[in-house]
Amino acid sequence: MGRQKIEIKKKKEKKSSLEVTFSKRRTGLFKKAGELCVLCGAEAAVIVFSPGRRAFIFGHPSADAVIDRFLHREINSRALVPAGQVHGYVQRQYLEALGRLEVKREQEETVGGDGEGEFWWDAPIENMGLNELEQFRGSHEELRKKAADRMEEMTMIMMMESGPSSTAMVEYAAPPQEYNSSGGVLHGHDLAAHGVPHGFDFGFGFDEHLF
Amino acid sequence: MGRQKIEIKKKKEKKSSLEVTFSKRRTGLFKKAGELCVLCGAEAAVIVFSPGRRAFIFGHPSADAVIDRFLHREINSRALVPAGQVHGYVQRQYLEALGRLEVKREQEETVGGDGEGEFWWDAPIENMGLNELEQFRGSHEELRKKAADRMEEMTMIMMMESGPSSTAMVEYAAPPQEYNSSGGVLHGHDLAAHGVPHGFDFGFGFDEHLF
DNA sequence: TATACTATCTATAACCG
DNA sequence: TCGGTTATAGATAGTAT
Repeated sequence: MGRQKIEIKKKKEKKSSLEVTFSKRRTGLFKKAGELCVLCGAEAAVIVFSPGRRAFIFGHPSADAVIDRFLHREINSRALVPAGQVHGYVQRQYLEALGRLEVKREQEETVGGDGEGEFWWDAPIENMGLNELEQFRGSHEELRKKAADRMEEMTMIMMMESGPSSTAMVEYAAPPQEYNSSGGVLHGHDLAAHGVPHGFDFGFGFDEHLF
Repeated sequence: MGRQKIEIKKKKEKKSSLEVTFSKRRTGLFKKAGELCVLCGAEAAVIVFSPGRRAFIFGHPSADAVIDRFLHREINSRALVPAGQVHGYVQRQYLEALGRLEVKREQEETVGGDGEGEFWWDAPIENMGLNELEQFRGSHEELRKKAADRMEEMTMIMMMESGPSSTAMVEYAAPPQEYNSSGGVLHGHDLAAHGVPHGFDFGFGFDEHLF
């Protein structure tokens, strides 16, 4: 794609071009996910962590809904299959924490509705800088126009960029406006505030100083 | 893309072409996600539910790891911001269930290692029909070849198709081999068995009889 | 660091088997 | 339902801003 065919084999060498590539490809990935959802009536969530620390989330009808559905499927599946069905530590942890607590289901349908007028892009955008959201709106402008007429199953497409997490809480010294450059839309109420530094860095990062 | 420009505006009209489109685009989406990870050193997870009931998962270094990181980031973020930072019900539920239990972190690094020889594609594939895995292998064949030499940060790319979940457990009547056509690879141990029907259907499905 | 511009490369819709 | 082929729409690497 582009002037030169590129080798998909390793992290790109130069930081600047890596950043540009990451940004472009992440946008493209989210666009593809959105198209898959709208075109095929699917539900999808995409979670992307940049090489540094930032999280970019896409979800339809919402990342939460899809992740929740996934986790519950796995948990319930496991419950039905006592032996040899241990999932990864996420589900294990979740299951252990959950104990035998019955999962409440009534909170699922709060997003429902009949479609029209309930898309996130029609929701009032309040005090959000929302670089990412704006970017998404732009990249999905055509899709938005065409989609507005008939998508009975669509409830909401959510996308957010989580602010950078500090390795402990030490990177608090970073300029606040950098943290405020992101936000999210979810069910009409606030997501985690991005005006504050996040806690843990779980150590998955490769190059802690990229981005 | 293709012979005709397609309108991204609604679920496609014909069931057969919808299925084909879904399958192709899902494959493409996963491929894009994998390229983003390998090329940029990112971590990503993609969860896709078909219009029917099936879940398709992609993750690098694993879906679990990425989802876990995401959930913990949000939870920790929330913990740091007592007011007005309520996240969606997934995190809320997770947090409530977790209570004040300290999250154990030592289980994170079980996937670590130095890369070479630990990719999922090098892991022995046992008794899995694995339509999807095979499909992924195929679509990633070139990437695999090129990637094998130098990806120090790569640990594992995981992809699976979760078996169809029954609305309650009623669709057990479906032919068993259909359930067995999927499987997964994760940390070397089994994922949820796909030879058995899954439990809950969370009611997000649009057309319960598609696919 | 994001966006704009193209030349190229890639994904895929419509077919076909 | 799959997988393969072809023509075309779409994504994007390199570049400049």
